[in-house]
Amino acid sequence: MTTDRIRSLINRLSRLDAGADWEADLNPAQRAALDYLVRANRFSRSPSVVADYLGSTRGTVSQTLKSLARKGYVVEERSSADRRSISYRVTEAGLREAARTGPLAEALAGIGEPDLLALANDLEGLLRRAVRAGGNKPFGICRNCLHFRPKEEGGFCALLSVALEPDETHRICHEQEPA
Amino acid sequence: MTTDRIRSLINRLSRLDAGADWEADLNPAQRAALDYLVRANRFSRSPSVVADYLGSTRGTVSQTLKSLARKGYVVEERSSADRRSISYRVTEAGLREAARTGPLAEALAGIGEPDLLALANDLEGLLRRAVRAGGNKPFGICRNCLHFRPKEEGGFCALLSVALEPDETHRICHEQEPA
DNA sequence: GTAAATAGTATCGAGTCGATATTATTGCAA
DNA sequence: TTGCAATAATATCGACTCGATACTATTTAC
Repeated sequence: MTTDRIRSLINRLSRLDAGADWEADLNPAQRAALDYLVRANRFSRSPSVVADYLGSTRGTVSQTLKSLARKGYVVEERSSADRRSISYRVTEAGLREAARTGPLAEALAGIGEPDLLALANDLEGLLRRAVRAGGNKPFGICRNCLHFRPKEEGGFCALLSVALEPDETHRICHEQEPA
Repeated sequence: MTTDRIRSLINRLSRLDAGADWEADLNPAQRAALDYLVRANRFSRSPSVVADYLGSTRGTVSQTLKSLARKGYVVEERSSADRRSISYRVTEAGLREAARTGPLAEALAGIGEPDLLALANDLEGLLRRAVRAGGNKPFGICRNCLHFRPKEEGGFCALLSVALEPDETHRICHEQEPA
């Protein structure tokens, strides 16, 4: 069956790529969390949200983020508004670590941009379907959201009623609903 | 960058799919090993080879296979030719367990066969590149190997000098070299 | 016939993971 | 306003992965 083949290919690719993580002092879960934090906006960097994104649990992610913090790749930032919640900010060292590449990145580097874009779109469609099938949240880009209102350079979130920096509108948001 | 996007997509898809493993009593590593064993030929089901395939180590895989054996999904078969080596055979229960599907399989089920084939081929090309970049062995299908000689229903392996059952020629071999 | 290579395992420490329980804090309703 | 349920994060438990290292059998090479 072709579906089995694809499942197996995706898992093997991901597993090969994970091999490179260990060479840094990250394990795959830590790497995945760090990658997410780099791309998430300021409303989406708490343990609960990361757990949701990774399909894991708050308990596990809490530990993972604490170990990233011990290594100096992220720092805790407690909110003054809601003192239960914590937001993790990626440090300079964390950004450097996240930028490391493995065999998968090298393989992708050898492919032309048109093919790359086509593949990205196919995978994105597949992800959308898988997210629906699994009942997960979409976690899309702020700018592609139902509640996004463009405004000069940046934008405005009609759900949270906050102004958005230009940079922020390209980040992942846990509240995102595809437009 | 599109390459980052693809890396992230592949990892997230694989992570979403892994969520379904826990619902069975398998973790992702056990699932990956079981999936491999189902598709591997009789020369390729030892701990060392599985470790090679998964990009892991003999020690880890040894434990993983032992835990699959405890759960009754595989059985040890010691070779009489080389008494150091062990081959793991998947049981009926193991086959049933391996056939379980997750959100990724559901998502794939909703896509037409032509698109599926195109995606499978793209991913296969990517895997080939990643394997080269990472210095891993290709682990291809017996039938597509340099040493494969078709013969009536089945075939013959010119490397190992053995006759191959028809079924065997479609399985993964650790000695495979693309023709 | 000894030495080196090979196949598999045991063990260690750090960490993931699901499950469960616990502590703070916030929000709502009577 | 008090009281209680919901929420955010964490602690803890047991099974397991993972890299690293050390160890045992067995085979192969010189």
